[in-house]
Amino acid sequence: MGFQESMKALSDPTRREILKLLRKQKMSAGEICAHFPTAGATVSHHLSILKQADLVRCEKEGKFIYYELNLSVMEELMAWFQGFFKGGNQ
Amino acid sequence: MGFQESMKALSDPTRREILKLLRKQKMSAGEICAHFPTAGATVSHHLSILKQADLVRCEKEGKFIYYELNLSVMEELMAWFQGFFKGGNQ
DNA sequence: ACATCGAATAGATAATTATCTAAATAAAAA
DNA sequence: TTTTTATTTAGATAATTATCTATTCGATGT
Repeated sequence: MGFQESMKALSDPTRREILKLLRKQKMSAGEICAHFPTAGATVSHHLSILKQADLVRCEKEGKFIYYELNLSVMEELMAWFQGFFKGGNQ
Repeated sequence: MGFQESMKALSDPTRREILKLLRKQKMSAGEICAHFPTAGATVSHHLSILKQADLVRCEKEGKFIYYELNLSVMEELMAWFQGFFKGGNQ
């Protein structure tokens, strides 16, 4: 269920925006929240979906929880597109 | 709404499978349906979503409606991923 | 120990989605 | 012209999703 989960995760614009934010640096949940108009709990929910899809990883640092991008899953997704054009995918 | 619509369309496994079928050749709605266990109306619904997202085009030929892949939108999607890695997107 | 701060979880709700059956349309065949 | 075939559309339902507020959890600071 990995690929399907990742595609579903990417199909939401807020979640794509979160991933874009994380390209530059890792950020705490609060910093991420600050970029969106929605309630903190909502962003937290999006983060948990990204985490389940393994698109992000998180680590606790004292009071904060930092999220960072997991590029390797993004690469897998891109590989699917490349395979699509090559006719490769199973 | 083009990009978002396309991503949403791609987030469903049946629809991705339809696109893969269409890589080889254009196919009638009925032929496409034959590859899935779901009701014809359901597949027709998926086709209409793909069409709205401009991922496929269709043309009537007598009794049949043929669907074909629109590669250029797939290319746009792949470009998004490439841009993601380059840090380029908007 | 208690209050505070950052973040997640619980529970509820409204919107969206995938699916079904049945009915409508449109072209072809009889 | 009536019937059959290919496909879509309508209407209904169940499942999933995005969102909210309120509560809980965990760590820090007083």
